[in-house]
Amino acid sequence: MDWIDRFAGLSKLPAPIRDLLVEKSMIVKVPKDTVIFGPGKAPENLLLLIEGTVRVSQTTEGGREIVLYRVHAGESCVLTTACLLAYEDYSAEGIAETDVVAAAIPRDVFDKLVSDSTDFRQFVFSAYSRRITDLFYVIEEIAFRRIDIRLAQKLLELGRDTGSLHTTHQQLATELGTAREVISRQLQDFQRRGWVVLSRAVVTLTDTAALEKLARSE
Amino acid sequence: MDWIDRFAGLSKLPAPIRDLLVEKSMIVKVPKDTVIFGPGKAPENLLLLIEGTVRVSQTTEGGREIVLYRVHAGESCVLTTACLLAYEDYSAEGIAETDVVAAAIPRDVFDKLVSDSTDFRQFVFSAYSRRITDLFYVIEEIAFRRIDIRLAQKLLELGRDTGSLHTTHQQLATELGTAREVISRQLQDFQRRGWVVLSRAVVTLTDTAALEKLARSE
DNA sequence: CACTGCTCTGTGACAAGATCACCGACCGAC
DNA sequence: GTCGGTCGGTGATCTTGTCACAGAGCAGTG
Repeated sequence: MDWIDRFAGLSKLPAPIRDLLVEKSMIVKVPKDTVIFGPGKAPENLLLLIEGTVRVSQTTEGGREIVLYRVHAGESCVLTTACLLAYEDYSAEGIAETDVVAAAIPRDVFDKLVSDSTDFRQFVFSAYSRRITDLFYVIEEIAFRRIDIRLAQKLLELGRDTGSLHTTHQQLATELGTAREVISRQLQDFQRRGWVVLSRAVVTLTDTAALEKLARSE
Repeated sequence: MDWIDRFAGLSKLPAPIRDLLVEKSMIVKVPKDTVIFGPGKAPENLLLLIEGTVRVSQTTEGGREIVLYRVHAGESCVLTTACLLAYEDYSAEGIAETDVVAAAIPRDVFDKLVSDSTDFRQFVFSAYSRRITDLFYVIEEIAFRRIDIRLAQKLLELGRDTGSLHTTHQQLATELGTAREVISRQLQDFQRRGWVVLSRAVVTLTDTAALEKLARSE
């Protein structure tokens, strides 16, 4: 099976376009924690993630950080290419959250594909759309949602499959753009209620139903 | 002079492309306060703003609102087309903040231009880039910046030329995604310091230097 | 003019969240 | 074991958000 079949929007491309894409792209493997792009490190290629996830976050001068969105397998890093194309000074950075396998499409091939294929354009624009709605969501949550609800959502998002997360309180604070102490206190509160069990750098979810109820509330 | 010359990224287009663009687009006039796009109101065209400004904001189910960015003369509403192309259910809306004159480019012409012209692609992607960095900025400000600093910035942004703004406290709160009471108290504080003078629905800036100092601080 | 209804602003009490300072618990390396 | 570093806990304090309500200004109406 071709890697391209993992991308819903790409598998239906006409054969010549599809072949060009497969032929001109390189499969790259990136170890966990690699900085894929960031200030002063513009990506040369458009990445299509075949395996793994990339976490995109922003850091202020003051050293505070917030997670903007994640790129999962089957999605692409479109924002980065276009952004860096125009503004070099943008401060978001992308980090491989796991080991990552990706198809790297050189900029000129990307440009040719956008020019030649309606379907590829559709793919690119809908990828944009996805990211932008993610950003809208982040803005809405930060501005208006209570922190306990946001934390419950995040715990479920990050730990639903395994039932536990290997994360420090600081990392959770960064996810939500808040302070470590706030997260610590909220987690203690959740623990008192029997929804989670805490130990060093581990949060185990013990009552996902209750967390979900909170996450959905309001 | 052609309207197209107002757009830095478009005036250098090759003649045939340029002619296509001018010929196929329609000049539309939109009165102040018109909802240009929003939930359930997808735009059929890409708008290039020739005169006026469009305010793009987001409203939650709870009725709370925050301003995301503004599109000024010489810029385009790219996000809307692409977003709505993929996700119908997105909640941002665009309102004409003044009377607006714009060139409307039908979707199929837009698509053809993107296909045919490298320069037009460049224009589109850099317009995206601009909006996305705006969103990044909003996220950073909401998450980490003190409200007095943000208010000072906003007062200067909206009132620098005339030295006063015709705005209610509620509108300023919406600009910053906060509550009216917070703005009222901050403005009173600014007034006590002699930086502004308040009257019903009017804020007059009387010490922009001091406001700028605060806005730049940190 | 007086009356009415509306929008806009002011205020106090309180809750939630952020910040600061500091400490102790835990962990791995040596 | 001890040492240095990370991780988490805690109280005090400040900022911001929320709630409830009151009063001030303004327009329209008779």
